[in-house]
Amino acid sequence: MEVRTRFAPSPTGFMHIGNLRTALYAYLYARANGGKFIIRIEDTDQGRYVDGAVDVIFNTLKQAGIDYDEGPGKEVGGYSYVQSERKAIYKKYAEELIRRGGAYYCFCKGRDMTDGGTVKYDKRCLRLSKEEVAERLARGDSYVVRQNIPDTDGVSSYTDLVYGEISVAYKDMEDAVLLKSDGMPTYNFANVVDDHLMGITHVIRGNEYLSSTPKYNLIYDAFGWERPQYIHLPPIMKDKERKLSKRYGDANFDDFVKKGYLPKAIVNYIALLGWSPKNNEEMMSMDDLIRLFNVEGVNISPAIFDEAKLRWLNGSYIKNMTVPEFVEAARPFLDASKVGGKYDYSLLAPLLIPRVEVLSEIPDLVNFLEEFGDYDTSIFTHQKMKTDGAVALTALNAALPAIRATDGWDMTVLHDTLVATAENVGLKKGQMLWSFRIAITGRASTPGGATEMAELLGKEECIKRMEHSIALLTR
RNA sequence: GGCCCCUUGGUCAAGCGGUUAAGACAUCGCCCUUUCACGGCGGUUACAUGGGUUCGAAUCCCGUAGGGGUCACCA
Repeated sequence: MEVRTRFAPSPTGFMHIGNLRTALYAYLYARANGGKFIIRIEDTDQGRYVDGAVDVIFNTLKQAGIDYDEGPGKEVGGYSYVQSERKAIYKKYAEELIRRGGAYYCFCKGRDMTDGGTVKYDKRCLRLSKEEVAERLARGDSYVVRQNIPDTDGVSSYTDLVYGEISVAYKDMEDAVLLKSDGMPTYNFANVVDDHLMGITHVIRGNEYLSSTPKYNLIYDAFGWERPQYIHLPPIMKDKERKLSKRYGDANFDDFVKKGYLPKAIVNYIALLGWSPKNNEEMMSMDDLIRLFNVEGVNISPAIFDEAKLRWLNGSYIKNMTVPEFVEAARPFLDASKVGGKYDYSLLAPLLIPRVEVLSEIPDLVNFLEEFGDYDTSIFTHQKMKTDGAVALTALNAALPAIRATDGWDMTVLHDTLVATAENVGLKKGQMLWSFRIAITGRASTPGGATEMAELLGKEECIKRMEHSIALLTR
């Protein structure tokens, strides 16, 4: 039988990392088994609808490299994949479920329907006579449809593919509302009906549904439908006790992209949060993930999101980029920096590639190219290099005329010139290069060595900066 | 509180009755080196806890503690 999985988000805002991971696993499971991946929009709560939220979902999936076989825009089944457009279907099935004894009409209002101190609904409307129900319906009384949980000692169990056997006693379940008074189904009902109608074979979702799944299974049973397999996923945590959620604002896919994380790295990282491949590989493309994904590798306990590791992974992806690839990815960040448009980005790229972990670090790394003024001359002092202000001054005074006299301007020429000058004034090569580099950049650390920086800046700018530095040192 | 679930280093995570308890990130140290990085090498750090079962338990069972989830006309 063909595997069919689905991702069924409700359009209530942004796509956060936890949702994305659920989508990813559902997608991988389908692809790994040669099945179909379906997208369904769960917008039955009219009060929570957020404009544009559906676009966010699709944009995110697209960026993440997750494609789908059926869903909005790909109505293969000949029906809508948006729940609000399926209202009539749920009503029809709710009525059938009532006929089958799996549900009943309830006319109770709000909280007064509860029995004294107990929170659990007391099934009082189940005891209404057929006539009375018909009469109230005919009268147009507002109603909901409730699931009829057996009033016996039984238990409902199922075997989750990652958590194993889960059992919940009937007495611990409540007659949940299946159809709301506005005619919309609740998740409890819409999910079961849609998953069945859409032929979903494996339900993959967060483990907050672990203990309510037996209830859903009872609905499948009442309809005489085959129950799907379940794959519940542990949550992704912000820390030991807090779940990563959009409420904390920092868990949205878009935010990570804006910060300079590559979608591929994000996908790779979240694939690893809650799952690991047999061979323990860490850097995996989508194709690798599809090839390696298996339920056995899915973890059972919560995973804390570790941005440090994401950074490392992102850096690894950057290191694997070619210069053109890097320039393309880094362009927005380069454009936004002080060097924006003023340098040949492909000259900057080789310097940046091994040094950047997150693209947003780029401006800080390159701004000195356009930014130069007074700086703290104590940075000339370096123990290992045996330099200080005095050494630097000697070095620079000797280097300035030599630099002025250079014929040609490339790293080799610069290197030879500086080394020869150092020898002339009795300085070590390192003393010269360290002093020179700081003099032309005003920084203790730079994304490249002295000659690389000089080549980038050009002769004139170098001379200007050397003069300025000499002035600073003699001040 | 009832019910369901979880518990290997700071973090991710191998392990599925017998291992010197992998690997990765982070961290620390060394090497390389014209700075910073990259890279290379090495170190520190873990089976929540108490009982069983067993010749033998991180692995199986029970309790305890801690944590999460759920108990909506939200999903």
